[in-house]
Amino acid sequence: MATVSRLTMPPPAVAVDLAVLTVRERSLHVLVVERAKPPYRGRFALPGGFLEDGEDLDQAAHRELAEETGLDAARLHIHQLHSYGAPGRDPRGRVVSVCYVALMPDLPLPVAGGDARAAHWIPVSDLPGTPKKLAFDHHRLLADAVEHARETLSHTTVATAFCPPEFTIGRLRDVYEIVWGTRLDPANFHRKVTGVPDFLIPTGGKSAGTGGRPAALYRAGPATRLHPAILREHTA
Amino acid sequence: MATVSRLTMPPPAVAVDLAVLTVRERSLHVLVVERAKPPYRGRFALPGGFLEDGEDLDQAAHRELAEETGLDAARLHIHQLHSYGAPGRDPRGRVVSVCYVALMPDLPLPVAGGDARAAHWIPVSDLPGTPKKLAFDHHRLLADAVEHARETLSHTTVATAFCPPEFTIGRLRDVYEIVWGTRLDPANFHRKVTGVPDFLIPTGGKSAGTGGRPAALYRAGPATRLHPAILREHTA
DNA sequence: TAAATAGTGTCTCTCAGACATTATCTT
DNA sequence: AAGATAATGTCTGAGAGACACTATTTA
Repeated sequence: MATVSRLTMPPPAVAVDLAVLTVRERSLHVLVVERAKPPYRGRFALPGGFLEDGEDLDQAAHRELAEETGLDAARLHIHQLHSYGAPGRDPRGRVVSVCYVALMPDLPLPVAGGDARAAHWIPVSDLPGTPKKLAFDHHRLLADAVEHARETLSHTTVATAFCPPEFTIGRLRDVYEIVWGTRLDPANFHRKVTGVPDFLIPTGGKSAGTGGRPAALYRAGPATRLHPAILREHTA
Repeated sequence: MATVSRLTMPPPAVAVDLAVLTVRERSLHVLVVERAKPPYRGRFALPGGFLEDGEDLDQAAHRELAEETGLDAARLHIHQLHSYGAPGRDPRGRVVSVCYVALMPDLPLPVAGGDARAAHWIPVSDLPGTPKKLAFDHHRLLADAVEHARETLSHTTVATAFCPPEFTIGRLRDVYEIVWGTRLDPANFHRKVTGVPDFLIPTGGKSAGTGGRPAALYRAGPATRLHPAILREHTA
C-alpha cells in the first residue's frame, strides 16, 4: 500500500541544510547565504542543497559545508539534528530537509565567487524578534539548532568547538556565557572545567596582554562528556 | 548545481520507520513485523512505510504506528530520532528513512489481519549477539533508538511512558533497572522520584497483593525534565 | 597607582549512595 | 511465623554556588 502510493505520487526531494554556528563579537552568530534564485530570491537562507547520487547524508552535509564556506569540514564539529517534511515548506514542491548543526571558531569567510555564494554571519539574537528574515522554514531549523547547542553545552565538551586551537579558560567561559546568555562565576567555572579529566590539556603557553594577568593556554582534550554537567539553571 | 543533479538522478524515496519499545517480562522489547514481500521476505523489520502525499513526517509516524499496531498513537510518547540515507541501505533503490522512537506500556497487540501485519514483541537483548535478525539496516536504527532511550531516562520523565496509567514506584524502578541493566537502591530511588515536583501524582490508591506491603499508586505528572538527573553510572 | 583578569582557598548547602529501621502485605 | 516489598531516617562524601583573597598584567 505504501509502495503503491509511492509510485503514484511525486516523490519528495531530500535536501541537507546546515545551521553553522559560531561565537563572535560577544554574541552567537549563524552562517547564512543570500539566495540568488527564486523562491525567496535575495533572502537569507541556511546553506544547503539536495542530496546527490551515491552520497550518504553525512557526506552531503560535509560537501555542502565545504562548498558554502570553503572550509575543511572534516575538522569541524558537525552533527545531524532533525528532519523536516511539512507539506508546503518549499513552494517548489515536496522537499524533506535533513538539518545538521555545525559549530566552529570565528574564522574569516571566503569572499563570494566560485562555488561559494555570498555568505554572511548574522547574530542569532536578531532573529527571534524580526519577522521571517530567513527563507523557507529556516527560522524554525535555526531555533531548534540553537536550542540543541544550548543544551549540549551543559553535558558535553563541544564548547571547545567554538574556540580556536589554543584558548584560555576565560575564552571558554565566554562561550558558555554568550550561548546561554547568563553569567558564570569565573572561579567556580575554572575549578569545574579543570577538574574534568581529559577536557582541557595545558599547552604551557600564556595569553598575551588583555589588560589582566596572563592566562594559561589550553587545547581541547579527548573527553566528550561532562560528568557531572555544567549547570545552566541556578534552580537545580 | 545541486538542482541540476536533482533533475538528472532518480530521486530518493522517503520512508518513516519506528522503533516501538516496551518493557515486558523483565526485559526491553521492540515491536517488529514480518515482511510479506521481498526484499528480506519473511524477515523481521521495524514497522514503517513511505511518506504519503500531503503528510508531515510526524503524521506519517503516527499513521504507520496506528496501522501496524492498531493503537491510538496520539496518546503515546513518540519522537523523531535520526535519519538514515546511506546508498545501498535498501536494495530496491535510494531510500532515506526517518526513524522515530515510540515508548509504550505493555499492551496486547492486535492479531494479524486487516491493515496490520503480523506484529511481534522481541527482546532487544537477543539482538546484539544474533547476526542480522532484522531486515535492511534496522539493526542500526534499533541500536540507536535503544541508546537514545537509555540516555533519555536519566534526565527526563519518559520512563512513565513505559508504565500503565497507574503504577507504583516499584514498577517505575523496574523500568529504569531493565532499560539500564543495573540495580538501583529502592530507598534512594523512592526519595529521588518523589522529590521531583510534578513528576508523580499520587492517586490515593494502593497496589494489590504482590507479596509485600502495598505500594501507593501514582500517575505521571506534567513534569518532563529531571533536575538533577537520575544517574546511571556510579562513576560520577 | 587603579583597573582588569587569572587563579586558589574556604564555607555552606544540596544531593547521591549506603544502609539501618519500621510498616504492611502474602504464604 | 517467615519472607517480601514499601517507605522513612540517618550518615557520609562529592560537588555546586558564593565569595574572600592573592597573583600578574595593562593603562
